[in-house]
Amino acid sequence: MAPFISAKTRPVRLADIAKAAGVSHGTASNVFARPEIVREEVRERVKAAAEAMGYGGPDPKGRLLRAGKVNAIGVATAEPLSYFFDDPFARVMMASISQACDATGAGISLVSAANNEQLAWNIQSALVDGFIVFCVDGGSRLVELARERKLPFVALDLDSDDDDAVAAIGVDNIAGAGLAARHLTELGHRRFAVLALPVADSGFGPTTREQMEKALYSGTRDRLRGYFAELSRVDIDVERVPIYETVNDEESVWAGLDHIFAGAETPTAILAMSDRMALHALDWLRQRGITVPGDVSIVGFDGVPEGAVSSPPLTTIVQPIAEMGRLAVKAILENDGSFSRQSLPVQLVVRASSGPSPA
Amino acid sequence: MAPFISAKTRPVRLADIAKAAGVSHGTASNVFARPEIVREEVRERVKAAAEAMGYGGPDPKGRLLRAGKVNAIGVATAEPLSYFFDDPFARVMMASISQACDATGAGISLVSAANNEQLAWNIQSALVDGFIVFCVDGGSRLVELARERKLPFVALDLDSDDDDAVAAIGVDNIAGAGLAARHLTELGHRRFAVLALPVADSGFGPTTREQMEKALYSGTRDRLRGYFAELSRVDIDVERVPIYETVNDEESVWAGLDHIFAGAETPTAILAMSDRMALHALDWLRQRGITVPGDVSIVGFDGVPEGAVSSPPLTTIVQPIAEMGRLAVKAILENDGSFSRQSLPVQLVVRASSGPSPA
DNA sequence: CACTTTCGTTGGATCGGTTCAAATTTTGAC
DNA sequence: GTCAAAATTTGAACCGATCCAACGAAAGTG
Repeated sequence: MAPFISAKTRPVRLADIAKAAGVSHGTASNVFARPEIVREEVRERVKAAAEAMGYGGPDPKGRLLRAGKVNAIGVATAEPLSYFFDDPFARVMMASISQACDATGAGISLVSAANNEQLAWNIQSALVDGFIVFCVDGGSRLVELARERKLPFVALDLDSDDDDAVAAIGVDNIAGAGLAARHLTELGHRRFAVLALPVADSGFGPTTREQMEKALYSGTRDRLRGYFAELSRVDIDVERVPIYETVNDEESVWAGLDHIFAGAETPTAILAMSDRMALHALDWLRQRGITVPGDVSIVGFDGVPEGAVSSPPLTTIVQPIAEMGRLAVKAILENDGSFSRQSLPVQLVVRASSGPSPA
Repeated sequence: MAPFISAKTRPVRLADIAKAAGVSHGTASNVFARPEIVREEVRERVKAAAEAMGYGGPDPKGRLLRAGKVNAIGVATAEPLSYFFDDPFARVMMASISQACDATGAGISLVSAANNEQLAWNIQSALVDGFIVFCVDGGSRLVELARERKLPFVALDLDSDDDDAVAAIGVDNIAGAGLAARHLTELGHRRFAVLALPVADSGFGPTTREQMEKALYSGTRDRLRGYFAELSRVDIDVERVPIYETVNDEESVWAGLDHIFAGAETPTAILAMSDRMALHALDWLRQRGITVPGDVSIVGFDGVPEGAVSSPPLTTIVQPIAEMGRLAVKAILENDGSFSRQSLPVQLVVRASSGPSPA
């Protein structure tokens, strides 16, 4: 029999029903928070008053201030909010983060913003007990903002060059990239191309090794270092390996391949810094009638589930995404003030997108 | 030069830095909230004090109480949190909800819980300005809980039988299901089977029309009504159409098909109440060497993107998911206290999973 | 120089609860 | 019936900010 909710009426507060029931607000509070310590008769009276006045239970806004704990962790990214549901890597990561949160009863707040200014505000005003920061593009700014809140936070993906004072969980990108490159060189490939993750905010296009060293996000930088260290080891001239910076979407990957395959000496092996790019590349190659792995081999990075069911299934470097999510949540919730930087192992999973060099 | 965050030290408050800077707390507050009205010299002094004491800016917990608005909407489901990232329908819906939120600068809180008791608590204590309720399994309980909060809320997916006092956005499930069934009867199919969404909390297994009428979730009920109304219209004996209740996952769908195809009279047409089920069914059929649409036709429901790229691509009833998400967010944010029930049109999209009956 | 504006600052009230020591009532024991 | 122990209830303090009426000082006006 609740009356229609009116946007106008001042909401009823605990104090209102306390007065109506003729008890102190302390007792009224107990009725909701610890009903067992209130005498039954009083309890019923207060509950009846609450019901009669359309009281929706103690407002968490009030409780929060006293309790201090929100019981929710914030997940922040500089991408638009829909990134969490669109990007394969983010999705798998979020699924594992949410499992960990579910297990502990914590909620999840998604924090993001269309523009930079709003991002700052959203992080500053997020009601959370800590942040998990997705360090994709724009990572360092995010980390800075999160740190300013003086809340526990963990950066996802290690920034090898960054300040040691930030807790981070990531993988050894250099080693992983090395694994990918070595796999291909062992198959006899000598002509490579690299599809790179975003380096700057500047869009996409061909880039160079020097530019890459300035990448905002160290994962990008480290993966390139890993690739090139391995290629150099077998005397491939890395200065001649084309690198195309994408924004990790179909358009930019396709543009990259257009560019890479327009050259005289087309590659037989493509190193993609994400599975998402690799999967888009697979589509592009199929449309051009270029066979994989007959004409071109490709190795991704991340280990998203889509890679296992693509055609052909994707050879890739799998990150222990589930483990990373679990550890991140644990780091926030059991935060003891200590910083930790954990580097998890990656694994080369060979599927059908890589094969012997046609040469 | 921020010192190490210690979990022990009592966090500094605005009042602390006000004292340190020798100003009133009112002025200190202004330094952060409306810096332009504070004299520069004072402003700098306060900021310096804040910096020196490691103050992380005004705590949103405090601000919240005064401001009243959280600037975040809660999305609630009775499923585990990972549902938002695993389920194709949920993902598309969330992507559109997040776009709408991004546009207005609102955040998103994911609310869910492993068990029922915790669900209640999580909804009661969620810091949000309103709820969007995913009315899949357990919808009515969720709606009840959300309503008790006396916050604006919208149920996603219309419950045709439910109380009119709840705002809801959904599609005409009966009409949509009718479209699916008619498409198949027009192709000459006479032997049908139905893969149903969850009816009760009781797991999966074969079920009956009577059971379905008691479905917790009206979408399930209405889709069956739509199917059967259409089948009856062309004189198919719906009492003989097998219905298998699944929990919308691979295991239960496969078990359902095992059961359905174990019978003497196997169907030539399958009506799946979700694309997710239809896609799992496609896998099962492929593994058995049953061709689609040669031997069996199948029509899904929802219109998730995966359906467009499956093999074969899925004929389905597409819901205007993006539009629903946008409207839901709008209903929460522009809540004027009025209830509205909106029913959006669905569309039959014919792709390659349906063809003429082999008979 | 007295008088009004304007600008900046102050401190109390408020947001909506929880908590706890102290006060009060009830119960139990003798 | 008395008194200590146990069970309830009370009311003040607190959580961390924002808001606003009132006030003091500096600037402008006649």
